[in-house]
Amino acid sequence: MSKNSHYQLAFYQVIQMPRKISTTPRKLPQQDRSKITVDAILTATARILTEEGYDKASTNRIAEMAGVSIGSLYQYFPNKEALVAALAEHHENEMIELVQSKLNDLFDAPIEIVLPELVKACMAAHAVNPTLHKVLNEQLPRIAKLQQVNNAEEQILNLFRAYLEKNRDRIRPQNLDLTVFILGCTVESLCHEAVIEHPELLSNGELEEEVSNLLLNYLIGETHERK
Amino acid sequence: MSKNSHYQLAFYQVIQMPRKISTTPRKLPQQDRSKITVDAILTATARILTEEGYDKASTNRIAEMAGVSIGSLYQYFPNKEALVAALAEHHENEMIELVQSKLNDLFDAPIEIVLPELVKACMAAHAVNPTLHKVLNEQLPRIAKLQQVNNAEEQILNLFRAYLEKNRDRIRPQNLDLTVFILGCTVESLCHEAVIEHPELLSNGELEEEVSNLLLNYLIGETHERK
DNA sequence: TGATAATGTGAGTTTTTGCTCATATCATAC
DNA sequence: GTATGATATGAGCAAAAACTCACATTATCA
Repeated sequence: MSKNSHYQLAFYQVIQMPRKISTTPRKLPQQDRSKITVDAILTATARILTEEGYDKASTNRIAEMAGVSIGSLYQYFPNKEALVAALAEHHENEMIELVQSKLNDLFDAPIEIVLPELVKACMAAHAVNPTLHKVLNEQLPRIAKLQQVNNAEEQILNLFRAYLEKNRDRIRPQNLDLTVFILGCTVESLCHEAVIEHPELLSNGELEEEVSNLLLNYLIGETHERK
Repeated sequence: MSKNSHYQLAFYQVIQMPRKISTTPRKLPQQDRSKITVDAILTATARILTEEGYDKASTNRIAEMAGVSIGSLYQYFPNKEALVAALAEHHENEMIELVQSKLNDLFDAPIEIVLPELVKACMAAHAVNPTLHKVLNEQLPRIAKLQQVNNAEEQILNLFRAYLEKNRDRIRPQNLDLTVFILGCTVESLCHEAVIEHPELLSNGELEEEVSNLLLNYLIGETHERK
């Protein structure tokens, strides 16, 4: 997509549908100085979000901290949501990549190796910028209406599902949709909560090991029937 | 316990809290009509939050839907946060009670019975008002500055910890702090995500059973050491 | 019945904040 | 050099939303 079409699209949407918010970038930075401007805006957004919280993150405040005028901000981001969404996508990608590459590398390894490594990678991903991740997690649900931020996360789950499929005869649960949901949700929440609320549990490797045990025992353990 | 008494309790705690600026003390509802007013305000708040989202939940809008004037709202709630906090506390209590009573009833039962029942209770708790729970979950972190909303949840975790302590010789993991964290976080997130994002998984009892398997296999399963 | 307290009202004040636009400065191509 | 597009500026607009307050209505009770 050319720069022009981006610009025209944004312009069209602003004129035609003033009620519906668009997260399409208004203009793409071309010269070096504008790239610096955009970068400064995103960095300032992250700083304010993590250090002062979402409520203090007004666009005027962000522009001030970035050292640019409020007008410049709106030249590259059509609205506040687009700004936050851009930051979120960048951060999400940073996290996802850590997990995805690990899973790709170990696709042919046995479960006993893959799961512990996956847990470790997930912890590392959540440790990239825990505070930012927390703020974004709290605020994104309201923003991500037209957004496909979680697209990448879905990709990981699909990859994980493929891995389970390949090892289907070595695991107990056979409803893979359910299994992927349970394991994915469990790992995600444990990493998230551990990093945010219980950093003291991260000092030694005990947490990672126990989470691995949790997942492994589930996959290769026995059933506990209820009557 | 009636709705009214619930609300009064929540309200009492809100106005008892230390406030920064000297504001005119809000009145406690005394006559029946004012109790009806307070109830209507809280009900309207819940409705707007669930049906239209947090952004639409302005105090004027809430008062309008409650059929009372905006002035009445501010006679019983010093500010918007107090209103949302009162509603959240009420909802939280409703959920907590389901789990807590179950855990109390089954305190002397064996693990194989307790865990599945606990999972079921937790699912039921999350099903009370999933949409409201989701909205509150998204917005509360920004509100709960001076709040101790999660106090009740901590109570449950303590109770669960006591239960594990009692059954210490029957479970594998011996670091109970870690175990309580892992199991609590896992159950909470699975119930939450299942009810909110994957209601299709709730049709049959398979999810509950698999979650129970996850927890049981962890508690009484073997260790998977890594070298 | 009348006095007093409790409750209800809503127009209006205040503050915040997202965002625009007319204008100015800088970079680049010819 | 100058023309043209890219970039930067920030005062100020418009809308929304929290909250007040002077006054009206209703309940309680001697």
